[in-house]
Amino acid sequence: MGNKSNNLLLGALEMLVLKALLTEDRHGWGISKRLKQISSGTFTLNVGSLYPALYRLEKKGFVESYAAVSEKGRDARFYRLLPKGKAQLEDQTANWREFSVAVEAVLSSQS
Amino acid sequence: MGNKSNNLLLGALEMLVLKALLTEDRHGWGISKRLKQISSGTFTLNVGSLYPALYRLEKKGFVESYAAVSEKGRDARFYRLLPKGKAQLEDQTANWREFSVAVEAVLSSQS
DNA sequence: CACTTATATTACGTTATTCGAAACATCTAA
DNA sequence: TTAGATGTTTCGAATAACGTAATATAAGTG
Repeated sequence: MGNKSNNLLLGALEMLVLKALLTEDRHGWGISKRLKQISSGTFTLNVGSLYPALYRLEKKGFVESYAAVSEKGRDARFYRLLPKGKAQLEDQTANWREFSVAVEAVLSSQS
Repeated sequence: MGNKSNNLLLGALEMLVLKALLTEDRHGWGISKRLKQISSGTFTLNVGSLYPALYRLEKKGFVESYAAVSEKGRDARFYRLLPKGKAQLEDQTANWREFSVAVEAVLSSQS
């Protein structure tokens, strides 16, 4: 990742990437732009984190990739979310929410 | 960590530990119980994660430890939050919140 | 024309955290 | 006496994320 103070993203990166692919196929660069935009700049993905995450997701059967030409006319590798990846996204999302509720409960606890 | 589906905790553990020490000194075991309780069971800390985290925090000057007898009459190592650790807790809390807001923005985005 | 910026990907080694597990010790309760 | 609760230490393995560098081409600017 790479928001100023670093590694809270751990484990959430793959979930965010999957989410970025939910509505349409995107290439790595496009995923990066998309997440940056939706998070209002909080997420500025490091290429050294993003692409390896994509390879892992493909290896696990959550996404598949294909070569195509980008909107800007460049060669790019697009990723498509597969059913297994969609299920994974749902799992991770539910899990993330449970987790963040628990963290917030701790952070806001008195005494 | 060790909630059923694992490692979203990454990076947040130290923050949670610091928070557990905000109101009173505790020993490792007590921190574990405390976090489990407040999170309604979501956080069941792995000792192999917790104690190393404590050592790191002490090394960084965020906490200091001392030997004392626990409520149950056992020898234990208590940890006290230091001013530097309190400042760190505040930083990490603000950061966590920014981060989780951004994650939620991505997860709930349409289109 | 030369240069920079934007687009896009690959690859590498390092660092750090977390996990799981095992081992040790003592006290209390069944 | 056996198990369970309390409490700590330490190890190796796995893995994710980081920073960085290299590569390539297109478009725009001076």
